[in-house]
Amino acid sequence: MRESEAPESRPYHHGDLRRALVEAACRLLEKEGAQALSLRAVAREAGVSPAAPYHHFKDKSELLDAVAHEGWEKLDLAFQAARDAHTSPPDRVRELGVAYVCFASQHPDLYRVMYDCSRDKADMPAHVLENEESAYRRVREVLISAGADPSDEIGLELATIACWCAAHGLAEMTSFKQFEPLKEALGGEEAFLRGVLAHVGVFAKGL
Amino acid sequence: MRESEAPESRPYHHGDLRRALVEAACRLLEKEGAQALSLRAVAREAGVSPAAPYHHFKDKSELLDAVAHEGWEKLDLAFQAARDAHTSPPDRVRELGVAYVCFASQHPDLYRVMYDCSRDKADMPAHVLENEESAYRRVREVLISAGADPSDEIGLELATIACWCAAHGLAEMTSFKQFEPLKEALGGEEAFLRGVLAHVGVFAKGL
DNA sequence: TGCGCTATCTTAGCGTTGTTCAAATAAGAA
DNA sequence: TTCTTATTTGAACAACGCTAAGATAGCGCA
Repeated sequence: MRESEAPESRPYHHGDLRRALVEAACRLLEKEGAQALSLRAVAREAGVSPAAPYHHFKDKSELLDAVAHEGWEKLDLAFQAARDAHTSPPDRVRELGVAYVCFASQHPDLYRVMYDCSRDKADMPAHVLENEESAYRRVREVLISAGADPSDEIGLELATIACWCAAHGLAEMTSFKQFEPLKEALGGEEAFLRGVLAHVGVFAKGL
Repeated sequence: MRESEAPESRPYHHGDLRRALVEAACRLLEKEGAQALSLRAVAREAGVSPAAPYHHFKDKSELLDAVAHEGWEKLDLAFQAARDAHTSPPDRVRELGVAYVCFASQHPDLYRVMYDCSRDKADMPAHVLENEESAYRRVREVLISAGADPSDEIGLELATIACWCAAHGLAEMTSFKQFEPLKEALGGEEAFLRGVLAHVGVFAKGL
């Protein structure tokens, strides 16, 4: 007989170890940073042996993929909030960019895992770039509603990619020490981010 | 007495092991990629014991810093060439960006080491951002000669950073598989890069 | 010349990592 | 119950970054 409802009511050895591992990894990521995220440390944090994760993930990289997936979903929430908070299409373009870079600035280690996963495979997660409801498509749609010519498919694609590249570059560079005086002069990081994005065509004028 | 001029005339045990290690690291980087760049592998490639590098570099990261330094100097050469190949200021702005991203595309593993070093310390190498002859200053100068208002210091700074961010983002994303159809439609990677950069304000119109 | 000093390099070893494999364990089906 | 399967463990391997102690080679100075 089971010992009368363990706190988390684990029907199996651990319940859902896969989920527990991803959560432990996220916890570690916030507490200790990205360079402390070893497979063994994650197993330790989840209270399980070093070999246990291999029954749920083929690789360390596959666990990181799952963490990254979690990250993209959180980013998607921020995206939705930014879009819903503004009605004017040009505002929406700008605020989408700001939301993106702010997310990266607030979760630097998570963002690093997210992009390192993509970079290693030269491949973005399908639901980010390809889906109908993907973040990429969302940017594209907002660009159209802000005045971009929907019949110029190639131009539209290039503009969307330019958006994304500028946001990603800024996301990785905004923490550089050299920019701190400028941030202070502008009254905070967000003003700095807005200032930089304003010099990227698509963010500046919606086309 | 010395044994009559050994091939490389090594006055000491190895001659200049520091330099030899950096060169071995660069060789490994091209042959095996960035994830194969362990300290022990570098020592092996240089024909020396695993502990030898520690007399020339405090850390593994300090060796990588030296490799990155080498990379920034190579990039600087490409920058100079791009600037000297064009006379019209707007052309120069554009070609600087293209040269930057092309360099990253041609030496992806080196570029990765270069940026990972900066990212880990949230700090760009001094000679890249701060010096008078730095790449950053070079972009700034070209922006001014292309029509940017030199009295608007903050605006100029923001525009330069926007340049840099877009170039960096594109450099890291240009290898993504999802962009391949678009590259083909445009007739090659360079056309793709130019197309994307054309949607970044500073690259597009020099301001 | 010979002696010591110091920088350089090696050998050996520690603790950690990613990964594999055989054995142990528990859940569900018969 | 017993069999089967999914899950977890424990032990081990190779490779890693790094350290400490000893060997070696070049240099200055008597």
